Amino acid sequence: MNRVIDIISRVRQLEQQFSKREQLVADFVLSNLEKVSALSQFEIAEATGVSVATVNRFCVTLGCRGFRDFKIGLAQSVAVSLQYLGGSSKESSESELLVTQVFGALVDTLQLARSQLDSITLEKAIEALADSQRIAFMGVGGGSANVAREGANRFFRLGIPAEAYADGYLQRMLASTLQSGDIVFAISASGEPLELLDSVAIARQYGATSIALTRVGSSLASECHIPIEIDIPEDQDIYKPPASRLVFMAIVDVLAAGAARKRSERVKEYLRRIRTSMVSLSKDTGPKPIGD
Amino acid sequence: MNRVIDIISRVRQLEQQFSKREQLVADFVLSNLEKVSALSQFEIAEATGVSVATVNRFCVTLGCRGFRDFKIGLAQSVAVSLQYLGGSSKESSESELLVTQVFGALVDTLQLARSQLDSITLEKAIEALADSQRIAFMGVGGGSANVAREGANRFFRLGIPAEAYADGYLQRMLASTLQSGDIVFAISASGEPLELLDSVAIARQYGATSIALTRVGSSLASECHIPIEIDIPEDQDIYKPPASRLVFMAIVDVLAAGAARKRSERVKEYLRRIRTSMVSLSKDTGPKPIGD
DNA sequence: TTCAAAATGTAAGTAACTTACAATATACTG
DNA sequence: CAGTATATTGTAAGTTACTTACATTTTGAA
Repeated sequence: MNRVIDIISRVRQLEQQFSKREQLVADFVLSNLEKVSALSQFEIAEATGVSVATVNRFCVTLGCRGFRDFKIGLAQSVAVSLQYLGGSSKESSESELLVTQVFGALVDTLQLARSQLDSITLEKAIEALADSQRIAFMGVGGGSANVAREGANRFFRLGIPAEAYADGYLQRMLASTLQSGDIVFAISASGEPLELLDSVAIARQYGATSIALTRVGSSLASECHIPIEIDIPEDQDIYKPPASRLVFMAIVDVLAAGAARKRSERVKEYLRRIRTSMVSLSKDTGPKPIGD
Repeated sequence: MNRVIDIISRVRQLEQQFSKREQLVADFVLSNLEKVSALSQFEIAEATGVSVATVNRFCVTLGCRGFRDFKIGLAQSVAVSLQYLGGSSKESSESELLVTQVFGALVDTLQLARSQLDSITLEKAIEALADSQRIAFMGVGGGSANVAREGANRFFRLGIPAEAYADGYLQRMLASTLQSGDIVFAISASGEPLELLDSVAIARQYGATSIALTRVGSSLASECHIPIEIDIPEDQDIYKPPASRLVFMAIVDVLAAGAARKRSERVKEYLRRIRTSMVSLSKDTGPKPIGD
């Protein structure tokens, strides 16, 4: 996707492979990521005690045409990196660091997921969902169960009957009531929960189309007609809630937006009704967001 | 937060306020966002039929010191903007555009929220949550109700009794059972639902500490001890689920991560137990993610 | 220790940005 | 409508800063 060399990665990659003086420049760059793009070659040379030509050579070593390209590339690299999202200051408070970590992990995970999503599969899923008579969302475990619930929350608004139960027994019972024209939508990060696999098999037996949002190559992916497969590495920070479940919700949102656009005239009417029905429930004195 | 002018926004903001020739430059920039940083002033001038001095003036009009600063700023702005996240190609399929819109709106909204979050308030909330005996999460309407449910899903894992009910009557009843040392955590994008305001008032009356995640200056914000206030403009695309509810969940994740770290020894044990309890439920043959 | 290759600095050459001033265009007033 | 003041614009000189060539220094191997 990116034609642009990721300058920061490249500097880190070549760490300790630079010549003596170039390594001084590299160290300076890594220690002053946000400032460097605003400095001239001369200023960097002065700060590091090398010549301006060495600064230029450092840029060429990195694969840039010269210092000008290096500055642009670095500015971009800093801008997109988590470090930039992390803000400037060494004076970050504890909560600012937390925000950085949680939000940054989410942004990274969104980008990772985006690079894995297969557009043909997404389009098949959107088509199937837009045309369905009924959708049964299923997920087990706190995170996936809530993604399923959010799925139902998004799709009922399109005028499609959409249900989600977190209880495996109820899911199995729900699956038994599905038929051709209906969809069973199974959500699981691992793709291996037995209860979920059983429920999907039951629904398929009765003619339902099955969609999965799950891990690449999992049993659930194998079992479903339309598998949306992404691999998200497990987060090593056990104290931080995993970003993957929010990414799963964002993917469900993509499907909901796609299906809404395919049924747009009908959907507009349902959205209008929903909004109308909500007006009297708030202490509302003007044009304010009233949820959705 | 950002010292850097967001060049793209600024160009758009001044659209039709530029002088005749500067407007030509603005149009060129907006039509060639990813290429401009690699062009010289002369090349831009040639492409637009203006002088190099006009190109420089255009940059000064934007608030930059000159073209050099403009180029760096634009490179950064392009890098972080939705358009960059959207990738290069005009050949994007329909589903790729959907992914871009949904994911991009989420990234934008995360950044907006981040700039509004008050770290002192966050730290107070984290402290209160980490020390609480019990947390009652409350939200009404599909989105907020699910944020509340996710809140409970994150906090029970820390060994704190955490409950969420979506039904306004049950919320009122739950609120009546709270006492000093407990927390009522109210979640509402608008901050005005009457049922929620009532339940919070009831819980406060019985000594509970109240935390709100809501809109700036809303009734709910006024009523709570610790109001986490952010304003997220309503999305004009009615067919796309609003990013705000995912951002609310990310904020709850920040609080959960902060509280987890404050209780880390106890939490580690609970997390270990939870993971152990889940092992037999999957068709599991190796070290794979098993949800969380 | 010597020699060859690599690294480095200095300074000249070049590109490109910035600024000043003259020319042109536009807007306002009588 | 004409004249005037102000704003916009282009041209070219001035300046900055990057790039390149070549001489010097450093490093590593024999």
